[in-house]
Amino acid sequence: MGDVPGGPISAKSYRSRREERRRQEILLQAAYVLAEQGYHGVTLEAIASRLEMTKGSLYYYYPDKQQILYLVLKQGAQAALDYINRQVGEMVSPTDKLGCWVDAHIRFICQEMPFSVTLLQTDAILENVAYEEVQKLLAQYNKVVDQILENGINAGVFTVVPIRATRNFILGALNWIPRWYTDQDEMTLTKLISVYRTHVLKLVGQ
Amino acid sequence: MGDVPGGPISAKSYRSRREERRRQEILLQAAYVLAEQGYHGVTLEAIASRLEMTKGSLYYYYPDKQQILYLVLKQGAQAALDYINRQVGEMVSPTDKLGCWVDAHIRFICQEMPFSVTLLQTDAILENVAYEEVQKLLAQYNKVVDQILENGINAGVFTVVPIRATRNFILGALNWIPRWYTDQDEMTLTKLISVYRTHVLKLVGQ
Amino acid sequence: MGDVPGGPISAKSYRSRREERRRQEILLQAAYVLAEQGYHGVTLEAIASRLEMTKGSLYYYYPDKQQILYLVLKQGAQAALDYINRQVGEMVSPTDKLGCWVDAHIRFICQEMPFSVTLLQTDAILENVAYEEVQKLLAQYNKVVDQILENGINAGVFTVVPIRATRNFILGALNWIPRWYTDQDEMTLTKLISVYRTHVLKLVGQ
Amino acid sequence: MGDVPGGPISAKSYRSRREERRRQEILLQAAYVLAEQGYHGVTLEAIASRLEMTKGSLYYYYPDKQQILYLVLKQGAQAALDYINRQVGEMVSPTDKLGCWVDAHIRFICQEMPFSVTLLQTDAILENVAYEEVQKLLAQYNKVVDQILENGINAGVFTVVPIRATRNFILGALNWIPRWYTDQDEMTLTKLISVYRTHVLKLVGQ
DNA sequence: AATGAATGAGGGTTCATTCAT
DNA sequence: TATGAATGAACCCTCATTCAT
Repeated sequence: MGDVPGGPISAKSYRSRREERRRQEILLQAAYVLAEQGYHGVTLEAIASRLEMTKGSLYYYYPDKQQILYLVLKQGAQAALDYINRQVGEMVSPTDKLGCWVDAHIRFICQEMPFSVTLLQTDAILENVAYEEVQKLLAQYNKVVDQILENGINAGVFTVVPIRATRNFILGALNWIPRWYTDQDEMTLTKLISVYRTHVLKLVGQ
Repeated sequence: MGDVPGGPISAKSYRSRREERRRQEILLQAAYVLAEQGYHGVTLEAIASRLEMTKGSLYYYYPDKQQILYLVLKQGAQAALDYINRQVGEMVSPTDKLGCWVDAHIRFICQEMPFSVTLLQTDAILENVAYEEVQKLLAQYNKVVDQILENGINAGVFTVVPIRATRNFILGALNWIPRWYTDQDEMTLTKLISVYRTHVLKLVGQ
Repeated sequence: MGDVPGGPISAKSYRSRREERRRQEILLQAAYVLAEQGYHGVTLEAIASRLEMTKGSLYYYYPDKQQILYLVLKQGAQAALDYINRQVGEMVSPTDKLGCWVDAHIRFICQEMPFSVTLLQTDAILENVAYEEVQKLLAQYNKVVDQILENGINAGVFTVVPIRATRNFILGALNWIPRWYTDQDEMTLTKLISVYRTHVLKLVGQ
Repeated sequence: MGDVPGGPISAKSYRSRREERRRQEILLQAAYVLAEQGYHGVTLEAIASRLEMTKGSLYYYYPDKQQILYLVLKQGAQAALDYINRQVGEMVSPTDKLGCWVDAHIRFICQEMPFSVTLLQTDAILENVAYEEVQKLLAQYNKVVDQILENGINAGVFTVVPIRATRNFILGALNWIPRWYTDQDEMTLTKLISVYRTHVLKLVGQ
């Protein structure tokens, strides 16, 4: 990361790039396991076997299991935040922004599945002190949505109160999707998004 | 069981009633642990310590951990089904029924908290073959909601399609509440229900 | 129940006779379990359930499990000793005595099954210090057989040495029967005994 | 396994050979415990402590206790079969074969003691479905003995019927040896074998 | 005389973690 | 870098034992 193109690549930097890639790969597979088995169901053995390495080897990259899970969750929250900021940022009107966010959020939790687990965690795990940072990111995420709603209200196009309950209402509706919707569903994802977007806009008064 | 009202209570029935109470208490505490730690996070030790007994003693009442969790989930699903049937059954118009259901559902998951865990568990767990019966009950629950929507549509008062996606949209919105709403929230539960009911009704075209 | 007509029977003696019967019944059922499951496979639960009582009740009759097993083993050894003494005692010639013993021994281990377990125990359990007395009885049993052989030798009708090895040879042959012979076998027990008696007599030179 | 004699030993094969040795050592100690405590008396703790390791470590080598016991029993049956086939195979006359088998069988159960436990276990244990294969090997073993007897009968040198009962008679006599004969016995093993061989041959009419 | 209820030690098993190589 | 090997804590479960009733 950050090597100047054209410059000589030292063994050190080569190694660290390779290592960095490996570290990332570990988080990815850990995210898969986390999504499938839930927080308490994650085992290092499961992660390692997906990487075709032994669980002992994981300790070369990370100090312990907790750290791995922490990074997965943090990275998931960061990715979600970046993703919607990028998508929503291009929109201008509150209506477009909100519709765009619905689209982006659903795509994120349905398509970036492993890391979206952060947004969906059931267990009261995020309350763990060690995960403060994750919570801060999620709070930021919420704030982005709140901002969209607020702008719409101020602009007189949305009529909905109170903001927090409404945001959570919508968030719950969207985050519930992975519980019932699968790739094999007769309804396409595009169709689903269209339905959900309509619902959300109707909700805020559009 | 079989006690004549007002009559003397035999030692036998007294004992079995006491045992029944204990068995129920175990399920209750198990439900708390399940709600707090998630399915894979449940330990017999945790359940036992809440009851101030040793984990070995649990085996006097139930054959194994799986059975305990199964009964918690089944009881939760049954309780939810009974509860909304009782509440909603008294309503006549689709609008009243839907509003009443929103109220009942929220009250159930916020006030009967431990057992409402069944409604909130991830499918991955319920897909377990051992839990078929629980799934059937949950499917029945969904059907009750679908029926309300369908009746409203047929009566021309609701305008919303498709039913399944809409039902899940609403269900997700409601089930998300325990993730963010606590007893200490500045918003009262009554106020919350009022907001959510309004949202749901607006959603279906009222 | 069982009161001797004529004499008054105090409550005490009534109780103790009934109790004695119960104690004996416990040993009998324990013997069955011991025969079926082996020493380490015995559980108080298994014994109690055969008696349709709870395992806690066993402690009214015996101080612990070890004591029950000890008594089963001792009683088995004593019964075997009594049985062959009674049977063999009536015979006169060494040949008749030996033949009679073979018959009696086989019948004992095949028909008095539960208590014959003492003679057959596999595990190195009898070496347990607590079971010294059982070992003494078994040694007496062996001595009876040795005596038969010795008498035959002295009388010039048996030609076999050394006595101990020969006795153990025969004992092993007989004690092995329950390992392969069952009630459903095509060969009748009578036929089996006849074959074995012939073998034994041939062995000692008859 | 597959190492070229005299060639270099790769780290891989070195490791796997070491592991193989360890796995075998576990079976050996398990066999000792099995022989001493009986099937139901075996504990992983007992096996592990003989190896100066913790019981958890056993799971690195074998998936569970049942598998360890299965392998001990199977290996014992296979070893016995191989051993007598090798020994007896070199003999020609039925008399020599039978005498040789007696010698080999006794040596096997007295000198290969731990693994000979298979031959001495109660049927009740081997009837376990998981142990079908062990039973097949033991049946093969019996067939080898039966064949020797049959050949002798057909050749007119043995006069003994019926075969199965006779084989079991002899087998019992031999298998009983470990119950009473120890290394410290005043009679040498060689002397014992000589006595038993004579007995067996006398039995079949020689 | 017997039982319901509970306990605690110990057994089988899993798994995060360590460490020499 | 990575692994083989081992550990020990914690988990589920069984069972002999206790004791108030």
